[in-house]
Amino acid sequence: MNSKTHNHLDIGSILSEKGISRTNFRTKLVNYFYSSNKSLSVDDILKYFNNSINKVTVYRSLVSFENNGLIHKVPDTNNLMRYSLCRKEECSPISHNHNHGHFICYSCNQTFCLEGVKYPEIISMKGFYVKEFKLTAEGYCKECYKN
Amino acid sequence: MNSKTHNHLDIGSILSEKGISRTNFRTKLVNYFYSSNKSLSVDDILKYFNNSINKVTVYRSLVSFENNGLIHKVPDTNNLMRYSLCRKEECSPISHNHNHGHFICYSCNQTFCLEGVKYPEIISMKGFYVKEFKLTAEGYCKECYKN
DNA sequence: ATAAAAAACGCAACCAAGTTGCATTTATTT
DNA sequence: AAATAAATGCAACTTGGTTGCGTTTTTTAT
Repeated sequence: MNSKTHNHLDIGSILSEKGISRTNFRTKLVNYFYSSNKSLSVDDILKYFNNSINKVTVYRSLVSFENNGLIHKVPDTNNLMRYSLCRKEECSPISHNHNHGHFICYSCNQTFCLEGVKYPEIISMKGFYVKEFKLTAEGYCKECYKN
Repeated sequence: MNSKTHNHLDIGSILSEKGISRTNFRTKLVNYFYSSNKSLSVDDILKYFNNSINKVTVYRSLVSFENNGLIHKVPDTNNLMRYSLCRKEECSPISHNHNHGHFICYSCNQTFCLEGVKYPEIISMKGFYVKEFKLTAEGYCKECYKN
């Protein structure tokens, strides 16, 4: 373990490390991402902060987090902005690597990363210059299926 | 060829066959779908009719067409409503069968059906009750790549 | 062919999600 | 600690789509 490079993983310093301004709200927001460990929509965030924070601030914070490789967009059936933490050193400010499908639950609207489901090889795509794949499955997650 | 069941494929009668009211506008709209032979957004349609038609009418017509198995939604990178004709007896009012991926061009925003790209088998989805798959590829189509 | 019923249309108003400009406050840099 | 840069909040705006309702057109039943 290198004690210099990546030892202090306390959440507060993550912002500074990524080059994001360490404001009161942003610190709490990154904390929320780490503690909830699920994808978050703007609405989730506004509710969590009891609407004490302006939605513009939320939007701008999310864009900043995304640009600095801290979070990434995940698909959502309702076409709203939804973000997940970037994990496993997959992402950087330069490029996000999310080469896996997503599952969206109709009931709880949660988005799950399907790490096991990789994209198909680029086949029978003649005539198309493919830049990006998106694979999403929709249905009910284990938790919601019970009820 | 059975002359009774499906002979008169003139576009005008398609609406009646599907149980959709045969109004002036709807006849022109289904004609536009058949003649352009590509996916259409609400904006495409409004422009085609030089904004002489009310957008509400467009939205309601599209919903009606969809409910009667004439057209189906296709994905769009800009998250707007976009529709394609249902072809090859794939669709009915009861169920739409579009078990294939789609390609969306960044440049012309056109959505293409990738008939050759079927969805992966339901694998490694443990804990998820999958109802629907969506596979989209994005990039540049042949036409736009040239320029 | 026509009257009654049903569906489509257009308008205006509305809604939700997200964006922009600008003045103020808070962080960061030096 | 002062200068600079970035974040915040407010209000106003934009885009894409929806709803209610009175009027017109289409369909159905006679």
